[in-house]
Amino acid sequence: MILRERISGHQLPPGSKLQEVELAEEFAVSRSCIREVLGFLEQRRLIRREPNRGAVVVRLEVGQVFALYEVREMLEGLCARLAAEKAEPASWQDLIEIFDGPMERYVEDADVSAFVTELDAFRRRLVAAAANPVLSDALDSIRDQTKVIIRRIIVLPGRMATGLQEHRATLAALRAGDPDEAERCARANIRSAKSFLKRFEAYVL
Amino acid sequence: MILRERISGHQLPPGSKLQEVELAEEFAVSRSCIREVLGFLEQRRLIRREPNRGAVVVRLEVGQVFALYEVREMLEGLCARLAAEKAEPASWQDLIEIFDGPMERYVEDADVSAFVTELDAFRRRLVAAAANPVLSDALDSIRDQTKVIIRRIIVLPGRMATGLQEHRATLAALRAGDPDEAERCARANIRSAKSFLKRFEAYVL
DNA sequence: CTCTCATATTGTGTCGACAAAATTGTCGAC
DNA sequence: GTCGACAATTTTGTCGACACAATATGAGAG
Repeated sequence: MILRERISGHQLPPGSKLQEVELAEEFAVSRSCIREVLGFLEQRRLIRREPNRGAVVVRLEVGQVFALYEVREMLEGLCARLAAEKAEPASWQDLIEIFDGPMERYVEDADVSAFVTELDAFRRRLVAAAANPVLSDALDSIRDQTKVIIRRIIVLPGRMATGLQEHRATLAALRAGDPDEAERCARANIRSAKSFLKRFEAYVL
Repeated sequence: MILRERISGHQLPPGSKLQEVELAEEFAVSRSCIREVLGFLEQRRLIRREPNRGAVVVRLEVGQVFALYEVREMLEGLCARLAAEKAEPASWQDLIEIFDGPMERYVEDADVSAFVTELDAFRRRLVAAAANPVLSDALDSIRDQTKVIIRRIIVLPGRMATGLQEHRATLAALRAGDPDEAERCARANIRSAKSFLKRFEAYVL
């Protein structure tokens, strides 16, 4: 849906009031449909609705962000582990080549958008290889909520280079078919992102 | 909500068709409200809705159950770890006494309902102590989906006694303020439940 | 000029009705 | 007797309208 993108991409800033009639006109549908999607977004914790007072885009509190990252570390770790267990080691070769070649240049050129595009492709492959719909859903939900944070972290000084190294380590473990190491690397990556976040907390949140 | 209980408690068997007008009459509300709650239940994966074809209670496939347990193992482990990190070790004393005394008798008497009542209290305390709303939500969602499975596992021969020992080990780790051990025990407990499930798969699923 | 209370306005919650789609039942042909 | 097509019924999807709650506005008193 369009709204989901708009919110998780922060085209709508936190605290924005989402009025039903307004949205209904914009998308040329009835309020019923709008209310349905608002319910969906509320479940996903992208908006908050108070009875008789309407819906607002959630403002991420510091505590909430770290709570998300605590869970995310676990889930990404499990995802890497399952991917290592279930996928053919050779199937990661193409990604390894991308992360050894082009990605290196994206970091040098500070080409953030190309970097995150490839990164997303890698994540999608991981999730697909893990072949666990429950995990997939949970990660999706968390990713929606942290999308903005992720975008802010990746532009922090040195983060792209660090992240690239960590993803390379994960890929190496996957290539070697080593689930333990894959999990460890994936978790280390999230922990590292968390530490960047903590260090630059004042600038990001 | 009532419907949530009815579905996760399997008063409505899997495959049941949920018709909107029918439910609307039963609860004396409009179809709009029913549709809203159906949307909620769909998000929670308790029902499945196909366009223009209505809603049915989901039938848990074997693969889905193990997918749930893979994620649940992680989350329960994280929950125990956080609880050990954040809560006062002494605060677990009352639970230890319950699990040493009354629970022992419930197992001997095969008093399942009393057993699960105390177990739920323990789980609630764990989640509260972990103080992570994201984790709390994720566990809630998974627990809703696996409620029936849990009820079927716990009556398997020897499961109550085994589970009790495992929970005692977790409590001991919490009492000792040892996050690593708490996580290990909590995960071992879920893995053990999973192995029971695997062994008696034909009788449970 | 400021504070308070009554009123007006705005926006959400709920409802019933209409339209579209799918399922079921019936009739006819082979 | 069975298969297929058409019609009728049932059920969901969408819409506009009404009712209620919350907030904003304005008038009057201190």
